[in-house]
Amino acid sequence: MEGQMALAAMVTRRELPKGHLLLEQGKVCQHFYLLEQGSARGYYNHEGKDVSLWFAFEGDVLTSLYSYATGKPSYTNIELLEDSAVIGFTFDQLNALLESYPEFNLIGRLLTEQYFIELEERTLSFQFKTATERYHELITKQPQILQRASLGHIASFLGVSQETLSRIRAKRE
Amino acid sequence: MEGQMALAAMVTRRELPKGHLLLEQGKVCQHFYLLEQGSARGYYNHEGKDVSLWFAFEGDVLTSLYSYATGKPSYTNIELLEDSAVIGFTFDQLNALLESYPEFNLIGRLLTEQYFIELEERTLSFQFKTATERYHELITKQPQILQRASLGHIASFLGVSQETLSRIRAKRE
DNA sequence: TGCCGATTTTGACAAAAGTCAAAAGAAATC
DNA sequence: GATTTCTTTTGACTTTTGTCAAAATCGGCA
Repeated sequence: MEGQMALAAMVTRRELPKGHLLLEQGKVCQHFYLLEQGSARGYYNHEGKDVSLWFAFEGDVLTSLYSYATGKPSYTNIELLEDSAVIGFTFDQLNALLESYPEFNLIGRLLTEQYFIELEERTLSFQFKTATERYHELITKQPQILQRASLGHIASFLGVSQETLSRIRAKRE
Repeated sequence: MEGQMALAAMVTRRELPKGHLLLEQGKVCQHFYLLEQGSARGYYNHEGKDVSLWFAFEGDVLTSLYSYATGKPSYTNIELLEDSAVIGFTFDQLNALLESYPEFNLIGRLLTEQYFIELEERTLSFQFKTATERYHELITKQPQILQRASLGHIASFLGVSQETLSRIRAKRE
């Protein structure tokens, strides 16, 4: 009960416009956000090119686990793809909570495990599937992305050029 | 102190030959192993082809985090690349330990975070680096793998055919 | 409605990587 | 030390994907 009160007191809710950057590359991430309404993506700037790393929708968590775990500057940007509402709290608040209520480490562990498993599947598909197979997998598993993100974003997410994705799509939907 | 005693009592040490499978695809993983001496790799069987997922050396942990977290059958095999010695304990023992001593969840969380970060870097390199770049990155960051694993294993780890890796290597070491 | 800017598609060509097959080189076994 | 087996390299060719450039399409918005 006390744990719940402590959590409720530190939470803030914000409504933010499409295009807003919740986190910028090179800065140390200080927040966890829960995406209440809208959509977002994480992306990396590689030699001037914009490479999407993940997409997030209602109910997903937005943060840089890397930056949180290491305390180093994030190499990802987090951008809102639509006008959105987020619920946020700071790492300092979270760490204080973890210290006072160590049982939250269990949640942290389970959440991280979940992230890991999803990423593992993604890595596997890069390792031995063609771009076409990855695209069709995406249609099946995460159709939201197709509807809510642009072709360019999706192409870089799949690791192919925009033109190639356009041709894959043209062949047979 | 009690925690240490509990841990010490459940640990077993085993010496196993090269080629031994610590975990087989399709079976539910039941163990954590610490690799004391030797080397190992995780691999996946994809349409008859053998795809390496990771390599491990002295001091590394061998397990299927996926199988542990979900309770589902593992899709990876774990194979010893050399005669090796491992220290092992079961998931049941670990879970009992986590229940009795919840502070171990902190270690679990940190370990998983570490895994995640390494995998994230690997995924990034698939997403926007060429095979040649990935190979040179491997030379720099994990030279052990080059020395202790076969070309075929390394090729599938990098996501290229064996012939392509051989040609990359021929160009300029 | 009509224009502007952004996104997506298409074409032509170049580069990267895969496949199949054979040869060369190492390593293990007798 | 010869033979067998496994690993690595090389060659010829095909397929996949990337790049650059131009055309087509889509979406707001004046």
